Amino acid sequence: MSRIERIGGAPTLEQVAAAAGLSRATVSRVINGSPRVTAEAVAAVNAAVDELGYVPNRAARVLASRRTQSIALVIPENTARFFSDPYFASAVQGAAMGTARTDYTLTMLITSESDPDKTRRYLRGGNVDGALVISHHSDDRSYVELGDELPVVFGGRPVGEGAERAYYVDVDNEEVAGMAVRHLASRGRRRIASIAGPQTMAAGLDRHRGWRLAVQEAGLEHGPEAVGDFTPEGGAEAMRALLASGEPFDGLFAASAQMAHGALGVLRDRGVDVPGTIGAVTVDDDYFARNAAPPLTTVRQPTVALGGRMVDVLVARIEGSEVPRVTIMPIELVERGSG
Amino acid sequence: MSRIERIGGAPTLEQVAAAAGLSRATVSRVINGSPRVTAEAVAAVNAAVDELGYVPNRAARVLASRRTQSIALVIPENTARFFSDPYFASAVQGAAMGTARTDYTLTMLITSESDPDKTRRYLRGGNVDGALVISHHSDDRSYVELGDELPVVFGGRPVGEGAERAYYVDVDNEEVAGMAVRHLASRGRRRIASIAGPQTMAAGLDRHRGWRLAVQEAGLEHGPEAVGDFTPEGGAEAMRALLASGEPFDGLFAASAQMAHGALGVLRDRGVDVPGTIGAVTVDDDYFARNAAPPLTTVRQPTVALGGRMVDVLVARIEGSEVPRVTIMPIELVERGSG
DNA sequence: ATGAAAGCGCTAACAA
DNA sequence: TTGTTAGCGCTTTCAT
Repeated sequence: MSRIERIGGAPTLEQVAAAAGLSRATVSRVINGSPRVTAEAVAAVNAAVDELGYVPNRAARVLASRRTQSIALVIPENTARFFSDPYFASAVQGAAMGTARTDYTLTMLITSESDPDKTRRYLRGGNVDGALVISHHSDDRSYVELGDELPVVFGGRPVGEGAERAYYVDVDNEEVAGMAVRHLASRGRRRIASIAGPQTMAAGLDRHRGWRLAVQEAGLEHGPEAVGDFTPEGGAEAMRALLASGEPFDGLFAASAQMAHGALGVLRDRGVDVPGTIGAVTVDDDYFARNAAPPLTTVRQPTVALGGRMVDVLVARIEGSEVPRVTIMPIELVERGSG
Repeated sequence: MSRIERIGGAPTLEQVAAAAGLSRATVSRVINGSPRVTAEAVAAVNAAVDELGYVPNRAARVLASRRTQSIALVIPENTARFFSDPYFASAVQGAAMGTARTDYTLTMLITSESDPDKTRRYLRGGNVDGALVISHHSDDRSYVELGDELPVVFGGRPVGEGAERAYYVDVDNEEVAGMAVRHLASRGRRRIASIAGPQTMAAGLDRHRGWRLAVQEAGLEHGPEAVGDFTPEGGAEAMRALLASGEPFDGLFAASAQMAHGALGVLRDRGVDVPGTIGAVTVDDDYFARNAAPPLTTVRQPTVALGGRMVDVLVARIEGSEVPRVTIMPIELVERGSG
C-alpha cells in the first residue's frame, strides 16, 4: 500500500482491501456482485465495508468502467407549464420512483432557452447512459435525432422526422377516443362533438382520428369539432366555437381533462345542463377531471406507471436487452357524473 | 502523446491539446476560465474545441477536482402525493430551472421505503456537493442532521431537533396569515374562523399562530378552529367540524388553497353563500385557488422563485460564500371573489 | 504563462 | 479464485 492513509473524508476501496486482507480487485468484485469470489471473501469485505462505512466513489467508478449509471430526464423549457400539468407531474414522479428501484441516478435537464445546445452537449458528452424525454404536450421533437447517439425513450409517441425509429411508451390514443365515444353511444348520445388537441402532437392527432373513426363505426353522427391547446382556456374557447357553429350535438369528447374542465365552465355559464343536455367524456383522471362540475367521466391513463415503464425500457436498452420499440399502457374508463 | 488516438467516442482533452499545440494543463486552464493564460492560447483552444466538438468528461473532472458539480433534490417518498401538490411541483420546477442557470446538475432522489438508507448513503458517499430538501408538507425531518455532513438547504422551515441550525428558504408564514386576516377585517368581517394545517409542520404551526395573533391585534373575535391535513378532503372535513361547533363566524382563514377548495364545497352544499355570508381567504395561488367556486382571494407565495432561491443559497454555501441562514420570500395578496 | 508529472478511486484485462 | 497492473480523462502542484 503505497498511498498515505486518508485522514478525513470517505474511506477508499484500498482501505477496505487492507482491512479485509484482500486486494482491491477482489474487493471490487465483491462490491459489484461478481460470482467469482469465495464466500469468505464476501464476508470479509462486507465486514470491512460495514466497519468503515465505505461508499464507492461514483466518479471513479464511472471513469474506470465507462458506464455512468445515470440517466437524464429531459424537459423542454418551452413547456412552461410543465409541472402544473398533472400528466407531466405524474410521469416525472413515476420516472423518479422507477429510477429509485435501480442503481441508476436521475438527472433533471431543463433545456435552457438562453443556451439551447447546453442540454445536447451534456447528453452527447458521455455524462449519461441514456435519456428520457417527455414530450406529450410539446411539439419539440428536436430530441428524436438524439436517439441515434444514445439510448432515448420517449413518453408519448414522438412525431416528425425519424420518429419511426424512436422508442416510446404511450397509450393507444385512438382507442382512448374510441372508448370514450362508445361509452357516449351506450348512453344514448347520437351526435358527438369533439374538442381536439393540437394537431401537431401525436396525442392530439390520434385522439381526433379515434373520435372520427369510432363515431363512424358506432353509426353515429359527427357533431361539430374544434381544436384546443390542451389547456382549460383552450377548452373554453373551443366550446364557444362549438356552440357558435350552430350544429347540434348531445355528446362531447374532449381530448384532455383540462380542456373539458374549461368547456364545462362555458356550458354552465350558458345554462346548458351536463349530463342532461350534453354528455361529456374526456381523457386523464386528474384533479381537473375530479373537480369539474359535474365530475368528469374519463378515460384514465396510468401516468405514474407510464413514467416507471419508461425507465424500465431505457435501462433494458442500456444494458443491451431486447425490448419492443413501442410499449402501450392499458387504459380504463372511469364513470362519473358528466356522461 | 503516449496514448493511442481514440477511434470513436468523445474527443479528450489530450486531443484538444494536440490540435491546439499546447499542453493538457493549459487547455485545462482555458476550459476552466483561468486568468493565467494568454489570449492566443484561449483562441487556439477554443478553435480546437469547436473543431473537435470537445465536451469535458464530467467523471474525470469530478475525480480529479474532488468537486462533483452536482446537487441532490431529496423527495420523501412518504409524501405520496408529492407531485400532485402544486406547491411541490412549482418548487421543483424552480429548483430545476435554477440549477440550469449554473454549472451544477440536479439529481432527483426519491427516498426508497424498501431501503431507507440508500438515499443517506448516496448523499454521504461524496456523490453530490449539497442537497435540497423540500419538506413543506411532510414532517419527515430526518434530513436535518444531514446538514452537519454536507451543505443542505430546506424548502420550508424544518422543525425538530437541530432545526435551528438549518438553512432554509421560506415565506413568513405568520405574516401570511396576518395578511389574510387583515384583509378580512378590512372587508368588515368580525369573527374569523381558522382551518389550520398539520401542527407538526412549520407552515401549519406558523400560519395558525399568525391567525391567532392577527385576529387579536385587529380587535376581532376568534371564530371556531379546526385542523386539516392540507388536502381538499381535509379541508371539507374541517369545515364540517367548524359548522358543527355551533360557533358563529363571518370570516374564514384556511391555511391552504386545497383545504379552502374542499371547505367551499361543503359551504356550497349547505347553501351558505360565499362571500355573502362568509368571507374566505386562503394561501397559495394555484389551480385550487383559481378554480374554486367562487375563486379564492389568497396570499400568493412565489413557489417557483422559492425553488430557484434554494439553489442559489445552496450553491453559495458550496462555494464558500456567506449567506444568511434564513431567506424569506415576499408574499402578496391576490383578491378574487371569495372574500 | 506554460509544461511535466503525479495522482483522483476505481475497474478490467491479464497472470498466476 | 485472487492479485498485479494499467489506465479511465481530468486537475493541480511544482518547476521552468
